[in-house]
Amino acid sequence: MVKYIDEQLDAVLHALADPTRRALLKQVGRKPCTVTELAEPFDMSLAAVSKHLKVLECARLIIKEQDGRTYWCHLNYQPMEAIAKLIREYEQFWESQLDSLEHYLDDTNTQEKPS
Amino acid sequence: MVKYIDEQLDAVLHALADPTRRALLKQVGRKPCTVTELAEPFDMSLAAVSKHLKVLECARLIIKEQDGRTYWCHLNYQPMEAIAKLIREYEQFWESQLDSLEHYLDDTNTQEKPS
DNA sequence: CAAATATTTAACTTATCGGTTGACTATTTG
DNA sequence: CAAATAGTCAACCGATAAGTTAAATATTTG
Repeated sequence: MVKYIDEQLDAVLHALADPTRRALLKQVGRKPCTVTELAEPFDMSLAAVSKHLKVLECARLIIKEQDGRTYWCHLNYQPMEAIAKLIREYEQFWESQLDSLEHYLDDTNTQEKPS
Repeated sequence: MVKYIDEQLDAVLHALADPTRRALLKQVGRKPCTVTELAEPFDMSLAAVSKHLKVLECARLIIKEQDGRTYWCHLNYQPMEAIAKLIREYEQFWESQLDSLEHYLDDTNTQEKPS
C-alpha cells in the first residue's frame, strides 16, 4: 500500500495542467492584475475565470489581495519549488539509468504518440 | 482569445498530478519494471495500474518495451524538460516582481489554505 | 494443444472538471 | 440612497477521470 501524502503537490500540478490557468499565471507574472483584467482576453465568462483563479489560489500559485471591491492577483513562485525539486529527483534516476536505455530511446523519442 | 497550443505539456502535467502515477514513475526510475511488478504495492486492480501506465505512456514519461507477454516500463526523462523550462519562465517573472510583493508574502506564505 | 500467465480492453459507476447562467454581496459613485 | 461596478456563489450540464469486474488477446509452458 502506498500513502497519499502530497496533496499540495497534487494541487499545484493539477492547477498547472490547464492551458487557461497557465496563461492566467503568465499574465499575473508580468504584473499584478485584477480579475476583470485577467478575464478580458478569454472567450469565457468572468465566473469561469474566477473559478480558474480559485484553483490557482488554492494551489497558492497566486495570492489575491483585496482593495475595495477589486482583487489584485499576484504570482507566488514558492509552490513551483516543490515541482522543481520533484523534477530533479527524476533527473537523478534518469542519469543513473541512461546507459541501460539510450540504445532504445535513440529510435523512439521522435515517434508519434502511442494510441 | 487565447489559443491552446501545448497539449503535450497538458498531458505531462496531468500525468504527474496524481500520487499513484508519481509513485509508479519513481519506481520505474529506480529500475525498469514489468506491469505486474509495478502493480504489486498498490491496493488497486492490475487493470487500474495498467490505465495509469497508459496515461504516463501517452505523456511519454514512460516507454513500454514488449518482451514476449511481458512489458518492461522505462522512465523517459525528456518530457520533464518542458516543465523545467516552464518553471524557469515563471521564476524570471517572479524575480522581476519580488520587490513589489515581498512585503505582502512575508505575512502570508505560512498561512493555511484559502477556502 | 490445453492450461497458465501477463496484460489490455470494454462496459459500467461514481466523482470531479470546466463551462454556463442567474442571483447574491460588497463597494463605489452620481 | 439608487445605480453601476467587481467579483463570488450556487445550481446545473456534458465531458472526462479513476476505479471496478469480466472478457479478450497474446504468449509461454507442460
